[in-house]
Amino acid sequence: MLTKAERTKQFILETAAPIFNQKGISGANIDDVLAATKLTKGCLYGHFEGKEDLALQVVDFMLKSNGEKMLSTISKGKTAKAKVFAFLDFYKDPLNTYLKGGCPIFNVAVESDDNFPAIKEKIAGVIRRGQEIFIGVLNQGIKDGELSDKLDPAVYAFKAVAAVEGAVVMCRSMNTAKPMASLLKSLKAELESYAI
Amino acid sequence: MLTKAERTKQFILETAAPIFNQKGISGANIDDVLAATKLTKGCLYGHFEGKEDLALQVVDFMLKSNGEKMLSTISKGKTAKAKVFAFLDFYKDPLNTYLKGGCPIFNVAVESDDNFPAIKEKIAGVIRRGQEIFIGVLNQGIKDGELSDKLDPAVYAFKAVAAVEGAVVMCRSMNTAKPMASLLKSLKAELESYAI
DNA sequence: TTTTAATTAAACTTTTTGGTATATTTTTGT
DNA sequence: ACAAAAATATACCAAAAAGTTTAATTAAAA
Repeated sequence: MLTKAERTKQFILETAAPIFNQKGISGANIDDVLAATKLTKGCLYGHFEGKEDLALQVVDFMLKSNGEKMLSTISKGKTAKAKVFAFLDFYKDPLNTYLKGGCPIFNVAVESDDNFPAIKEKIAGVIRRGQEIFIGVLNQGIKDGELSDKLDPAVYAFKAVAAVEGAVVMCRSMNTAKPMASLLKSLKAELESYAI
Repeated sequence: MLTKAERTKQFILETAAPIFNQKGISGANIDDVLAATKLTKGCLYGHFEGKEDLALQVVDFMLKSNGEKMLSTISKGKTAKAKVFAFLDFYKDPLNTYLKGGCPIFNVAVESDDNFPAIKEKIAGVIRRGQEIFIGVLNQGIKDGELSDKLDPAVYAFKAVAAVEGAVVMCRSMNTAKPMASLLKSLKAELESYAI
């Protein structure tokens, strides 16, 4: 069982995550977190060295949660095609993301780009590992004779992720999930065209 | 000819744009702008009411510049296919965008999402108008017998923009332009498959 | 049931940031 | 050349935000 301190720290991270995801690292402030957690400064500073430390651990927490959710989602698919479809469907409701404020990977990627090199590197790693997994799934599909070897796994993996992530931002801005639905259909059809 | 005041204001907007594009609206501060322009507070506050006003006008400036650049780029293409290819090639060097810090539309879209409703609406308008133009180009191509009517203009337009914008963020984070090159190839091939 | 760890409450300091005021100097348009 | 406009220099103010401190209190593990 977790100690009280560990539970409190976890609670802070969980509560701060949507705040940082929505307001960004620069836009979020300690008082927001204190108000949301109803904890006191003394308590918060007992668990984190300062805002920078908190921001870093919140980012880690968001990336970890996201990764776990993603993995469990695609692992529900048995075939390569099913795994990819499950991945795509993960994005079907961009206005109502499981973590408030859209995809944390992308939000943090945009903000960290020119401002937080350490965090930027972390994001780059997450994207790279995600691509590797995606490519691995497609390669397995080809090996299993499920997909044609005319499919270029690296190209499709990058295209799918870029499109779907870009679509989240566009849909959220325009406040409509409609274009996402047809994008997912199109990406599925594109993969389907390589099915054997 | 522009008056001195107008030129100064323009100069401030031009100088502030990359700062806001890189650091974000929340991350950028007045002193950054003063240091970059080497102007004094008195001067800056003579041209703008405050940070909010400055941020808003900087965003307008970035969107206007971007729109003009985009339009002049695609207008160089004569056929629908050439216009779309010109659009896609606009994104071929994501690490070195004409405005430092990546695509301002996307950067502002992400930050404004949960924080600046007025700016968010502006971005939504820009995206919508961009889609309309893109769809118009494709429809013209179909009408001219250049493209098959099996192509769904709305679907391709959204997919292309989402993919290319998502790719900018991913490439910048990973610090490589390589995946963008193959994405552009893939998107071009996809359009090409509807060519008559 | 202690005693150790965690949390609160509240006051306080420092830093950053946005914004103001004004007298002076420099430009500029006519 | 001159009046008006623009920009500077400098000092200052206020608010927000980050971070510190400490004594008192509460909760949890041994």
